[in-house]
Amino acid sequence: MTVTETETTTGTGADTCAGPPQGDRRPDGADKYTISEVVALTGLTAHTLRWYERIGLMPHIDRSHTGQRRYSNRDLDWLALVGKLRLTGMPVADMVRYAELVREGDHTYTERFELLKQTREDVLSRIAELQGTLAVLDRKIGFYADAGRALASERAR
Amino acid sequence: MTVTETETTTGTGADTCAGPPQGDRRPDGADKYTISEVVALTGLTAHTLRWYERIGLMPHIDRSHTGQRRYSNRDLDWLALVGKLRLTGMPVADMVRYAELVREGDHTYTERFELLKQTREDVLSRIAELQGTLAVLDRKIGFYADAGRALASERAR
DNA sequence: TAGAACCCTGGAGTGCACTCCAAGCAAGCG
DNA sequence: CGCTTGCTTGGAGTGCACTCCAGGGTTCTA
Repeated sequence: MTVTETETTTGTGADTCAGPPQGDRRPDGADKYTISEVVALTGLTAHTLRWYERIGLMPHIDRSHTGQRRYSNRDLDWLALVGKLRLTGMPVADMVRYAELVREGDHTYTERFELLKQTREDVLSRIAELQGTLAVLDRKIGFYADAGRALASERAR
Repeated sequence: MTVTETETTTGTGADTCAGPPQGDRRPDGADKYTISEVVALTGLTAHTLRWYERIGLMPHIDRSHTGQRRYSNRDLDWLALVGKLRLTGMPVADMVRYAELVREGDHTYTERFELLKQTREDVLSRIAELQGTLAVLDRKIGFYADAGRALASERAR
């Protein structure tokens, strides 16, 4: 059996909870997107897409007969994952590491698994941090609201 | 009445949920910390503390008779808030803006209130984003776990 | 009172994640 | 055919948030 990143393609499993709508996908087999279409679909800039490729964060993208990039649905899936990981604050270098593991094939299975689990832990603690911050903000906002009411009743006198 | 940032000092209100222990505070009135003590208490570097001051993110810190910085409990409170805001991803420039509002006094009350409420909204949506990411990670981790079981049972055969 | 450890300043340097540029090829349209 | 728009490349530039340095003064401990 083969453990690759195909599970997110439209055939194998529903792409549950993929943030923004990001419909407008062409059916698999007819999935050839120019870079500007991917820009529209992902919100990234063309610069960034090319840069991702240069640093090894993207696999080598198909090219048209004249050398222009033609992205596939699978590439879009990968970009969606990268987008998710990016907003956890994961450094690009770590994502490149993960991409390398995927390229290297089956025998990196365990390492990928561990990396994902570690990332999951990181996300959980980030959420906890943010909830701590939320508590501080709420306390402060409550203070300002009280002060506001006091000022208002002062004015009313 | 005066709306300043005194509410977090030890006198006025319990400092609920201030992340790490950060005890080791001296009582108000005897609260004079050298920069290296603040480094130990906050985890920031001395460079960063001086830089915060230069860019206006800190009020002007008291100095000893020879010009060395002497931080107060209130300064530590402010740094704790800054730390919280920092890990929401708020840009330093925005925190400087907030610090300016505090320095400008009462008449910036409403603007500060709005800024805090906006920040609260930002934190909430960041948490939501992270939970979306968590769902993606869990799906992926589930996939890897299944693949792992499949591999294991293959080997068992 | 000597030496180590700490603190001061302005300004330069670093690492990250883009972001842009120039110069040139390619594709579609009137 | 000419024009506009889009895509290509390597390399340079940008903005942010630190991070460090040189060269000097200060404070603590033996």
